[in-house]
Amino acid sequence: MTFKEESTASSLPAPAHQEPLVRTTQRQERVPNKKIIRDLGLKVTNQRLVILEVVREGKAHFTAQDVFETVTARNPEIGFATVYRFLRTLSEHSYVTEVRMGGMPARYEWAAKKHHDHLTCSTCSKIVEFENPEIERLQEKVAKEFGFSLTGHLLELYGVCPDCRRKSAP
Amino acid sequence: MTFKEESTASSLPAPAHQEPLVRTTQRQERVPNKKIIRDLGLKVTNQRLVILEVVREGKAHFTAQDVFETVTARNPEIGFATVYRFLRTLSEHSYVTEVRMGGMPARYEWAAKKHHDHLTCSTCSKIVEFENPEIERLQEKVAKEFGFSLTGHLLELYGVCPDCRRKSAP
DNA sequence: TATGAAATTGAAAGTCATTCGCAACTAGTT
DNA sequence: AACTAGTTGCGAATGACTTTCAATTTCATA
Repeated sequence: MTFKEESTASSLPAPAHQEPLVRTTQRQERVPNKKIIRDLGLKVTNQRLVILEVVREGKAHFTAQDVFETVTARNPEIGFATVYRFLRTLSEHSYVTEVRMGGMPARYEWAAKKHHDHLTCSTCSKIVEFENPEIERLQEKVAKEFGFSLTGHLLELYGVCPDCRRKSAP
Repeated sequence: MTFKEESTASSLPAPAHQEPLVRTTQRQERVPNKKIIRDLGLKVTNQRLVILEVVREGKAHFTAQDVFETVTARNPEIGFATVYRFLRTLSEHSYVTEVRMGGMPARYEWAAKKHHDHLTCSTCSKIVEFENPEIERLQEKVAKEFGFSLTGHLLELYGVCPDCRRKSAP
């Protein structure tokens, strides 16, 4: 079981702005943003680069609004339609995963990480990521039992986190 | 593992209209709609009675729009605000469960049945209900592991149903 | 069974996240 | 540099609810 906790701070940390310069000698640890855009068959525009930077370097879970605000802080010329459009494209091509729940805005996350599900605190909205192969296996089993070929799933657990339990029990 | 399949027919079957008369001798198999409304601390109005009948006797899964259409076919005077309002109240008091997914309208179902999750065909939208205690138990375990007290969960599996698999594989 | 305060209703207006239409604007090929 | 198809920002549109409010109805009490 792996996990990663995350605070609920409202703004995204400012990611480093520059793409690695061609001439630097620093190691290229990951796929460059330009390559991602080209691989999608899209033109490389400044807005898409900025959105990608924010998405990849900001906090793990974000809404389109989060991205829009961070992006416009850097370049006020970018409209939210562009943010929504590009996030949709990214999610259609599995670069980000999109979770839409309730009447709330969709939450996204960069998907280049291992699959996981979420445990959300219904009091403070803190999100804990977890991964449980056993549950995954059982899901496959259920699908098979009904003759379905499983293509995806949504598993979100809701509860009260340790901090909030402590606060509410004096 | 239990299950119940359901067709995707677009309209709700017309439920019998009358409340059991006081004088009939027929067995009272379930909580009367009037009692439900009173238990909620609400006034018994005709619109709430009609909505309850439709919800309890129509098909298992429905949207607010489904209910609104069936209800207005019976009594055109009922507005959709009333339907939405009452469905929300019912769901707040756990008489119906509400699942909101994607940008789609919320789906409801009468909750007086045993807990279950859903396996949905992403091609034809057929819904299969299933219940898997082992998965439930693992969810509790995950929550405990992170110190959360589990209050609820959402588990939806997506796949392609046997019918659709057959059709797509010639 | 009258009465009236409080709850409820329908219609219309308001929200809110997201999407669309389109003229102006670019990236990237030629 | 010119061309052209892909992109963009803006504002308007959409769709699913939600709220507002004046008119109506319920139901405890007289």
